[in-house]
Amino acid sequence: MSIEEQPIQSVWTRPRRKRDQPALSQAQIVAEAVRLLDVEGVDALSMRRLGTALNAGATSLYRHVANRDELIELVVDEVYGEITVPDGDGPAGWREAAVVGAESVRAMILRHPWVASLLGSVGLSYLGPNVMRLNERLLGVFVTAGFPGDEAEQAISAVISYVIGMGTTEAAWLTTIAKSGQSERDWAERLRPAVEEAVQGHPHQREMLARAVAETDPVRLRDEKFRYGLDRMLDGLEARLKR
Amino acid sequence: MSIEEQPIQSVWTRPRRKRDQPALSQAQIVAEAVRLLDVEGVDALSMRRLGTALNAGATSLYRHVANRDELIELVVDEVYGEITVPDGDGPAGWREAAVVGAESVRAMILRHPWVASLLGSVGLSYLGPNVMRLNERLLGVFVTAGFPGDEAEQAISAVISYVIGMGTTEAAWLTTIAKSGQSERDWAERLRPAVEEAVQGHPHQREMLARAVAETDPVRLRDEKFRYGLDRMLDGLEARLKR
DNA sequence: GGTGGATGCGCACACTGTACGCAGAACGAA
DNA sequence: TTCGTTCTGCGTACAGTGTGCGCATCCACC
Repeated sequence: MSIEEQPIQSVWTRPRRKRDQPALSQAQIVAEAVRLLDVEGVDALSMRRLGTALNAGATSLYRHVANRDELIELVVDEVYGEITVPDGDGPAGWREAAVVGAESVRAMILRHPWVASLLGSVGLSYLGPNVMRLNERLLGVFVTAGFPGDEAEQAISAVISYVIGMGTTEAAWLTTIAKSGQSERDWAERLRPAVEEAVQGHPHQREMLARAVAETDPVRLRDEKFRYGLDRMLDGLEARLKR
Repeated sequence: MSIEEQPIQSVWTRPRRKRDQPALSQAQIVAEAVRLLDVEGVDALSMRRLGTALNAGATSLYRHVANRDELIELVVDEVYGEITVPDGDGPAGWREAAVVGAESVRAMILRHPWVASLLGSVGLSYLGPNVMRLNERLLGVFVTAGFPGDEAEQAISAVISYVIGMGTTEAAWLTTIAKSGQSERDWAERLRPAVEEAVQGHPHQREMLARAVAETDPVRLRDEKFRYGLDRMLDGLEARLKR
């Protein structure tokens, strides 16, 4: 070994005591996985890439995570932790709380569109601590609003299912756009010929397309669409509550 | 070449004219892919396995399908084709049609739980012929019900989003159960300790769990839960229609 | 100084999607 | 009949995947 290759002996170069600051931890791994997923998408998440992103070998991760499936469960619960729901005390406050909570869920999905493709395969996501916390909070809101215990759960499932369904569709759309590297409007423009061909023989959708072409702000359109369905669901729940 | 290895010359042994009946076709490939997905789940779908299931090499499939992603788009549209929606003519017939349609979608998802994990990644599924047909049909129902043209689309999205969201959750649950090889009840039983541990410190969910334990028929429970949210959504839409 | 447990890593295995180029069969034209 | 041309299927190959196994290293404690 030449003299240049010998490790420099100094307090500053000596490796840190590992027990104080282990090089890897489950929390770090999960956080880096989320970052990787956000930046590069769901296909880019491999144990090797995640390992090198953490300056570690791929198999080192297995000391902190049982396998890839478990990592994915952790990652899903992690982003659920970003959701906030207000208390919703006060009269009719439940509805405002539901709106804020629903939009918080949607915002999370749009920030992390890859969750949409994982929700259908992660079976026990509701056991994660963050999901438990979210559910408990929502149950509190709906119970104090006056929903009987067994119905509160159904009501929450209804709202959350709607949000997840709409979010899944939006996320799939946004993911394909992101892969193209274009803006949403440019992408829609480029897609137009194919769409116009597809709507041949479908008069209602042809008319819909004609209306859509006049619109120019796809983001506002999606916002309004989301809000419409949410309002209808909450109308239905409110009517039931006043029955 | 020994005499046993020589091909037997006869009308019956002579290979069929290939142009009349190509050994592989896109429709056959897609149908077999659906079968494979139903039986073995989404992880089992690889080009090689699909090829051998069709008595063909893996790369032969690429003559009829551009790549794996395209195959998945085709497969998703294929199962959308199983959905039926009644006409819904007559007074208030739209609501009955919506219920039947929604339950048809849910049944499809429960028959093919793997779609749930694909819906979040297939961006342009709505361009598929079967999805177009379904949308057109639904639009017809809602427009004749009295929804103005631009609102009909939002209303349909609302209902379908709810169904997809609930279906996704159910499918994820059923997929994990299927992987365990147990019945839904046995699985829930085996999961109970973990759930009881998880609900510590979450009083509402603890109470919910206590109620759930008394119940014995998980299938009926899921059916009712689905129907509850669907009814609330349709209530909200109906109120809007009568406004 | 010794011991025991935790941690990271290199290797290996079976498997994946798919690009490439070849072989044979069917067809239209000469 | 014979010659391209086109279509179809396949074998090989390459880069990349999840992960089981065993080794080397380090820390805390006796």
